[in-house]
Amino acid sequence: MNRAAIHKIREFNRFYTHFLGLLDQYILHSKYTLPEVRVLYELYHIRKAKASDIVEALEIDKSYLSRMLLQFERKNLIIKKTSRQDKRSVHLQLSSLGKKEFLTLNKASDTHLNELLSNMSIKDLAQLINHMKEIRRLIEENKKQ
Amino acid sequence: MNRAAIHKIREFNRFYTHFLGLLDQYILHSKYTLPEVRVLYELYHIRKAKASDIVEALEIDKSYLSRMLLQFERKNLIIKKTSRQDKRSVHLQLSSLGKKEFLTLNKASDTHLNELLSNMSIKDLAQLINHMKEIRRLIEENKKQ
DNA sequence: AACAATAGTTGACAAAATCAACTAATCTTC
DNA sequence: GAAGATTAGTTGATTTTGTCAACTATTGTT
Repeated sequence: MNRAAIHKIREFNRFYTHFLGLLDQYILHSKYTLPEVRVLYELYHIRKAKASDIVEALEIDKSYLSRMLLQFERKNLIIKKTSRQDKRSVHLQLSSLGKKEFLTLNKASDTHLNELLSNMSIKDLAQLINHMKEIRRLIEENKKQ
Repeated sequence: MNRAAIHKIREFNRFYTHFLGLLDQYILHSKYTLPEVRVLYELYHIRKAKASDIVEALEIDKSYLSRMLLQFERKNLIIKKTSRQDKRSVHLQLSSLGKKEFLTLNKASDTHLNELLSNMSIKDLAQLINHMKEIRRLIEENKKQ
């Protein structure tokens, strides 16, 4: 074990956790909680998601999700349909209102991130993104083995 | 606003949030919660911390912290002393048991991270750390302005 | 001295998350 | 194709986590 390396990585993790925390703050001022936003994100991106897909993707409790979806339904954000193939499972879809809400949140998130990085030059921004890409590559390549 | 760049950064953020989540899982199997571990971390590193220092550093509610510290006191993890200079404020210090507990947790965290990266070559590890350093630099430099 | 501000505690409560038991449907195996 | 096991999602009960406001004691301000 490379102690010094591990230490530096954990230091970065603390730094980045804090940065992510700053980013999430915009959600505190929104109508939704962080888990709710994550679920909306999944619903928007995984079209025709089943509840179990969300549970798996976000690693949240199925009862927790079930209640969250009930709220969403009451607010007309989603449409629930029992699957024809398997009547136990439920197909979930954002309603047009749901999509609108998600896009609004998404936009706010973009804007907020943009503000945090507003002073960064094009060049620095390109570098930042490249470092991120490399980090992801290094971690993912390693995981596969 | 550079849409494509923002999008890539947020994509990385999701990826890294998940990675951090994996790292935090070891805590779920420990005797402490994530906020508790964070407080222990601060107490270990900010010697002679006041409660208000922790509140500020971690941006948690003072009542929440107050109760957490009460738990720690009951478990003999910390020593609380009212300050001489200001009898309203409290000096906090990890007891030897508290230090021991923190170091155990810290070790477990190191080990867990090490496992996640176990297959990574020395070279890749060095690269990873360099990318992290650069990300931090780019973000911090930008913030100052 | 009178009033405002601050550090931390306490009570009451709300939000977030978990656990176990349950229903209905489907899959497995004989 | 019936019996038993498994799975998807719901519901009830509860715990954990976090917040808000009111309060005490002390210190700072004028």
